[in-house]
Amino acid sequence: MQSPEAFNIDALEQSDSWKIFRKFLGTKGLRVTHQRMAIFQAAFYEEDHYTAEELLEHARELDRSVSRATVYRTLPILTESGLVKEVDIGKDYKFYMSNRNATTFKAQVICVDTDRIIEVDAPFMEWYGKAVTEKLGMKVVSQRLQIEAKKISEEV
Amino acid sequence: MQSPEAFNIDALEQSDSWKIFRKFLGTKGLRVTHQRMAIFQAAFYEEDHYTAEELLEHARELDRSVSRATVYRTLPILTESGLVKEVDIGKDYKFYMSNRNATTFKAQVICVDTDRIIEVDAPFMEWYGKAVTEKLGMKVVSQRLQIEAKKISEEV
DNA sequence: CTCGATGCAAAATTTTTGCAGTCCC
DNA sequence: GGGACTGCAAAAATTTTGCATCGAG
Repeated sequence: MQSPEAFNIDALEQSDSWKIFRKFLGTKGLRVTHQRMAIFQAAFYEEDHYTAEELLEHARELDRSVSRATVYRTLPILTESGLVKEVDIGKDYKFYMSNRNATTFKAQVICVDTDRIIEVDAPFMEWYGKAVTEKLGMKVVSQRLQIEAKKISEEV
Repeated sequence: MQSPEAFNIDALEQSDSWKIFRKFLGTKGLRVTHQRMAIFQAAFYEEDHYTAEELLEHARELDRSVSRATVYRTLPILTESGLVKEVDIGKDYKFYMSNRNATTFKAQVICVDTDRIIEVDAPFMEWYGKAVTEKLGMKVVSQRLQIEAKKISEEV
C-alpha cells in the first residue's frame, strides 16, 4: 500500500477510481459502507496480486472492523465493477489483482519459482481467441492466456 | 498443465495404454495395485472431463474398495504420467480429463452455459507463448489458453 | 517377509451462510 | 426508521494426513 497523498498522479487516480466505485455501488443499489471502501482501497491500490486472506489483512490496516466474511462478500462486487480481477493460476485458493491498466489484453507469465505474475501485452491473442470462438458459432465472454515459466539459469 | 517428461502418447496407438501405465509405475518404483489400476481405467477411458469425486464414483464401479484418499493420492501420479491432465477453469474444484489425443497444443473453449470444454488445436498459440517467454529470459513449463464463451443465440 | 499402499476418519484449507445486532440512506 | 450490511462463528466443500492394517513383490 501507499499513502494516498504521496504523489499527484496517484492522488488523481485514486479520487477518480474512488468515485467510479461509489457510482458503481449506487447504480447497483448497494450501500457505501466504511468496510466496503476500506476493502476497495486495499484491493485497488495494491501493486502485486493477493489472496482473500491477504486482502483481509490489508483492509484491516485501514479499518479494524473489517471481517473475513465481508471481504468474501465484497470481492464479487469488486470484480463485477471491473476494478479488480480474479486470477486463477491453478492453486487451491484464488488470487486477485488491481485492474488499473486493463485497456489491452494481457498474457500472464507465472514464474513457477517465485509465483510472481508478469503481465504482457498480447493483443493478437485476443483476436486469435475471438476468431477461434466465432468459428464455433459462439461469443467470447472472457479469455486468459497463462504461461508457467522458469528462469533459464535455474536449471534442475 | 502438462508434464514435460510425459509419456509418448503416440505409443498408445501401438500398444496398450494399460501396459504404459504399469511401466510408468515400475519406472517410478511404485506398486501396481488393484485400486490404482481401477482409478487409471476410470480416468483414462472417460470421454468427458470429471472431478475427483466423479472419478471416485466411476473407479468404485470397477473396484468397490477404492477410497477417496486413494483417488486423491493417485491423481498426481496420473497427471505426472501424462495420461491424464488437470484442467482448472476457475471453479473451486479441479477438473481432470484423459489425455489421449494430446499431440498438439489445444486451446480450451469453455461454454459458460453448459460448462462443456471444447478443445481446439492452436499450434500457433504454443509458439507465441514460447516467444513471449523467451523474450523475458525464461523457459516455458506449461501454458494454457482458455476462452469462456457462450452461444450467440442465447443473448441476454 | 517387508515396507509401500490403503481405508477410515479426523484435520486442514478456503469459502459460504445463518443470525442477531448495526448503521447507511 | 427500515432494511441492507456487518461480524461472528458454525457449516460447507474440497483436499490432505495420521495411523493401524493390508498386500505386492
